[in-house]
Amino acid sequence: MNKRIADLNRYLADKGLKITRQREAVAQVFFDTDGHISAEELYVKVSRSYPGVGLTTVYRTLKLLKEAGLAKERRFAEDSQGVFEKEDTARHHDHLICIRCGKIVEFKEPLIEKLQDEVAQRHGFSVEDHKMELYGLCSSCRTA
Amino acid sequence: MNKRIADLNRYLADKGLKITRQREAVAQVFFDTDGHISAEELYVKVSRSYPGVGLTTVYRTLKLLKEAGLAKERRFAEDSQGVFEKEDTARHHDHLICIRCGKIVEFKEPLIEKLQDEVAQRHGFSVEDHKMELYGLCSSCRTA
DNA sequence: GTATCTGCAAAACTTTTGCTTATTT
DNA sequence: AAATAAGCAAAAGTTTTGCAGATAC
Repeated sequence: MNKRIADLNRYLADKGLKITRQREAVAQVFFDTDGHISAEELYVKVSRSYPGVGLTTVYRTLKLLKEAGLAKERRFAEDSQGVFEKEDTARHHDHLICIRCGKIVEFKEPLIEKLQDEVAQRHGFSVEDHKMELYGLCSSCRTA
Repeated sequence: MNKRIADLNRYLADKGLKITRQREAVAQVFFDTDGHISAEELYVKVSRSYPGVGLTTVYRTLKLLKEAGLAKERRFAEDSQGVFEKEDTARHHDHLICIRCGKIVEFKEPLIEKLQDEVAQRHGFSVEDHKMELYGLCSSCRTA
């Protein structure tokens, strides 16, 4: 059940880097988080379970997770902070973003992915990854 | 031919804001720019034609352009700076990006847009705009 | 004449870096 | 024992804000 932690540790070992309590703590809390989380938010969350881990370490660990292909960073225009999400969930899901309240909903739509492949093929491309963001108004903002 | 400047001026007048040399300079250079540009880059570019315009004013004018619906801000994960592009070119087209050679192909796929609307509706959202980027290999990079 | 603007310097934020001590291997 | 990591504080980079003088209406 800690496959991802194992993946990270393998990556670290490979590179001659060390497995530390702090790295495991940050990674564990990160992997237990669904959706996006900023470095700052992750820091707060980690601090609850493992006090004494510094913000710097959170940043540095997130960087490692990105290098290891386990995390992905995104930046939304509305937000000054970058956010991170698990790479495997990042891979095939997209975002609905409310332009009024900023609410973000994740969704998956296999049909869209199929169409993306078709369009790409028509242009001679193979698709490795994609990013899609839909901007609009969520139900509460629409009725308000 | 300066339709967009006129649009901006109308917006300013409407809001009781003033049309100034600096705002026109920033807007003009921005509208003459294709693709994305950061505030800093725009500042440098503006300074060449209209020296003495401050970076602060560039930021403030870009903010106005966004409010007026004439500019759009984006942030890419790789970059710490936000970038801006003209709203009308940003609208309703999507990008195929080759991850090896960087080639970018623009395309439109009405069927995908229709699906986007459906998905959004399912989550209670209305769609005002969208952004989609497909990353893969173009034909020449695939065969190479 | 009054309200808005500009540009500067300073502040606010997010992220990175240098350094000393601590930990992992 | 040698090398890497952690945490702090400080720096760096981007964007915003306060303010005094300037400009548009």
